[in-house]
Amino acid sequence: MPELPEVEGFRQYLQATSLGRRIESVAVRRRRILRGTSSARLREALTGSRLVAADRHGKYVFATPDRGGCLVLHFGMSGRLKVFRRPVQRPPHTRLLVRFADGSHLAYVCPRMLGGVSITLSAEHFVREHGLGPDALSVSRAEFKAIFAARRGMVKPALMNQRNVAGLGNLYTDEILFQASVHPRTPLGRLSEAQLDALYRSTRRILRTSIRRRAEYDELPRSYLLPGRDEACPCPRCGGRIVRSIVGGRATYHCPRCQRRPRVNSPSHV
DNA sequence: AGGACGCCCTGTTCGC
DNA sequence: TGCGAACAGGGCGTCC
Repeated sequence: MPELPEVEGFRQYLQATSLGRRIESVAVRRRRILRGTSSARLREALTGSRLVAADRHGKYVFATPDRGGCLVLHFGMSGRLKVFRRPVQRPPHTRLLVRFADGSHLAYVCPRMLGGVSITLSAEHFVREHGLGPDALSVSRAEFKAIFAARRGMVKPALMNQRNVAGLGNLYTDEILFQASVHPRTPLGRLSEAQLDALYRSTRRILRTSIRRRAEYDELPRSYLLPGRDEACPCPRCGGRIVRSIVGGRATYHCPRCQRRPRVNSPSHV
């Protein structure tokens, strides 16, 4: 399930495999993956050009052709990229296929069709247009704290809202809350200064660690909640029972002993 | 404006 | 053993 670390992996993969090669042709194999663009516009933007940069903001990858404009890739929960040489190696569920002049191919694979592809002016333009918050790995501590101090609602949906900070999905949000010892339903207004700091530090540490381990859940440290994200697995910190609930409409795992819920009736300091 | 809920989509898992 | 229901969730829309 691509969140920021997986998407960063796709960006690195694109950068390592596809920059500098001339694009010979582009095939949109499923029109429905196009977001606000047409096959003709996509082909026009890419055909004959070379990709000169691969960037990422949150869960989006931006590929810049040398002619200007920008290809936007979003992966939903099952999307990925695959480069191959021989046509028979084309992966199933390839929705967009770029053929390079040197004979290699770049496939945008998206089995569940929850991702999408579009053309925009630039990454900055796209971020502004979609109202995305700062990237979760680039945001400064002060900005991070200011964003969440200015909003209301439960902390978990707020962390996952891409308009606040871009890049956090369901699984890493649970991990961040676990490592910061914050209950997922904590109202933002009830977070202490220390808790906001802990959330920021957890976010950075977890994302960096996951990117380094190539976003493989099994390779994350034993102290992480993620690999044993299951009610059957004990809390890696206290050995207690992990509880599954629904928060903001999403399956949520937390340790009620390590992540205590603030008392409902205690007065708020705000 | 927050929050509950539904929808999209399909591979996988679960329950009977 | 087999089949259908439920689940997974990123992003968006609707309604209260």
